[in-house]
Amino acid sequence: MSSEVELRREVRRRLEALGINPYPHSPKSRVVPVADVVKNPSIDGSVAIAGRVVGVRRHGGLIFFDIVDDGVRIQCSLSRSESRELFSFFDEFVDLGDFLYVSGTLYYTKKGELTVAVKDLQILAKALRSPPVKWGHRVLDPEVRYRKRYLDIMMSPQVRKIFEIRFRTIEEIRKFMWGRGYIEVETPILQPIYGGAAARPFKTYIWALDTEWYLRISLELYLKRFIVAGFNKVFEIGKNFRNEDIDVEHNPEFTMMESYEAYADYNDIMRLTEDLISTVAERVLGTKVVEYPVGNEKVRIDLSPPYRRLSIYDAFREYAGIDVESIPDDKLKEYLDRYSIRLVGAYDRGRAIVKLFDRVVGREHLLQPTFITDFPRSSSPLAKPHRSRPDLAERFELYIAGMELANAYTELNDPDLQATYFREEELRRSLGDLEAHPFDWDFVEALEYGMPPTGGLGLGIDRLVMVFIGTTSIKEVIPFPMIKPREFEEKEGLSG
RNA sequence: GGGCCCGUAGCUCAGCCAGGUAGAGCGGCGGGCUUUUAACCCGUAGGUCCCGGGUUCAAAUCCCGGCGGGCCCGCCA
Repeated sequence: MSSEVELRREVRRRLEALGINPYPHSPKSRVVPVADVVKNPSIDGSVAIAGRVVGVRRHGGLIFFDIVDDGVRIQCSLSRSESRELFSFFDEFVDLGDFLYVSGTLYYTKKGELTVAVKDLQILAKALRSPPVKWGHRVLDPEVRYRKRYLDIMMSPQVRKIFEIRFRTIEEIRKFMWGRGYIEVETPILQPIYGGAAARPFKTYIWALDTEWYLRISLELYLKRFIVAGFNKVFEIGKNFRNEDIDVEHNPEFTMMESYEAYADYNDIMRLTEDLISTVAERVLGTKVVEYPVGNEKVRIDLSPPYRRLSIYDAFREYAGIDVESIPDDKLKEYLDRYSIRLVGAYDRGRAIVKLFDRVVGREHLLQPTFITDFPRSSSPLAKPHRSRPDLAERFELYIAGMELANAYTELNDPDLQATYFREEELRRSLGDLEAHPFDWDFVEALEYGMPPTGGLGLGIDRLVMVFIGTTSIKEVIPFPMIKPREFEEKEGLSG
């Protein structure tokens, strides 16, 4: 068989026959990052670098080739008249995709490009497959991009940039929270009872305990236990797992930052949230103004605080012309019918209002950062009732670019009320609501020991990055998004 | 869960409507070329046309079923 992989295995065998290891343990001498060389080129000085060969241009007695090291490209040249031996070694044994050690001297070509005149080279890792596209050109098939994301990132600086922004964002969130005196903590991913959100969980099995457990759907309940324990400011950045559909805004595992602060309420958390997002945007992107695609247009979104605060009832009045606060239940049910919204289980006014909100207040009204505040109490079993409106909860959701980015409360710390709300949730579950919150006795007991007044925040990191880079697909910002596995085919090249 | 679209060489795609020997560019391989950079020029190899069934003398093409992917809608407080 004369496939590329077989041809390259043959090259590998010829190398080995010459006593050359195609996978040496380290470069023959210390190398410096290409980024440093490019940033600070000392012409006529010698350099030793390493990287992947991503382009070769042969001109008879002269070869130009490009290597990429940690995302940075540099051109190298090899001339037959300089070294016949090196030249023919490269010609015979080096292929696109190989990792090379290169040492030589820097110069500028006629066209003014910084180039390494190669004086020595070593194969650091032989590639058996060549890259699917030329470097700098995007892999186009979305299936290949998501299944083999390493190729997508390897060949496309724009894609690499997305993930640099993602991970810089996480870094800057940490720095911001540390700077505010928060301690970063860890809580269990495997839990005997899930909670903290309305969602269906993933089940798993703990062999050692012979028990069915769950993957967490939020970080909330364990972080509040830290507040009970006496830590005043805690946060965690981690994966949540929700057994829901996969679409452009949802991946079954996604990254959240949650924070809890004693003696704060949801007003404090609104200020924290807008400070956090605007500061991180400035540090990562160098600007607080981003562009987001809406239809065929790009909309400028200004992340500078303060963000608009709009109660859910005012949002109804302003954007849907509905005075949902004062309409009777039968009228509200008419609206549900009109928008064909079905409530699972018994009718509940608060939940009906929240469902209706998602439908009637269009995304176009929630492009600029907006805190939607004061949700109906019955839709928020972990939030504290509003200080002046018992039918409402002290809760807000932050919308940017039409997406829900954050959810926060003044936390409920009354253990008896929490138990009451959990009982309501259990009732909902018995009526068929698979997303109703399970009763967590251990959490209620923790509250019985006393939790100070607390403000909490949950921030969707993936969606924040979507806003930062201006994409409508969560798959663009998740390195390895969930995709159905392919049946493994024993193909030539994998079997060895 | 419903709808629309896509699956052909390593990559990007044409061919399908109207059935008749499977194509192009890039990449690979061979050759040429000493300042190119998506290098260029000449030559050449390369296919489970996603899988299974059906119709037909004949299927990449038409029909049915399946698999995988994308987008839209529903669901996701």
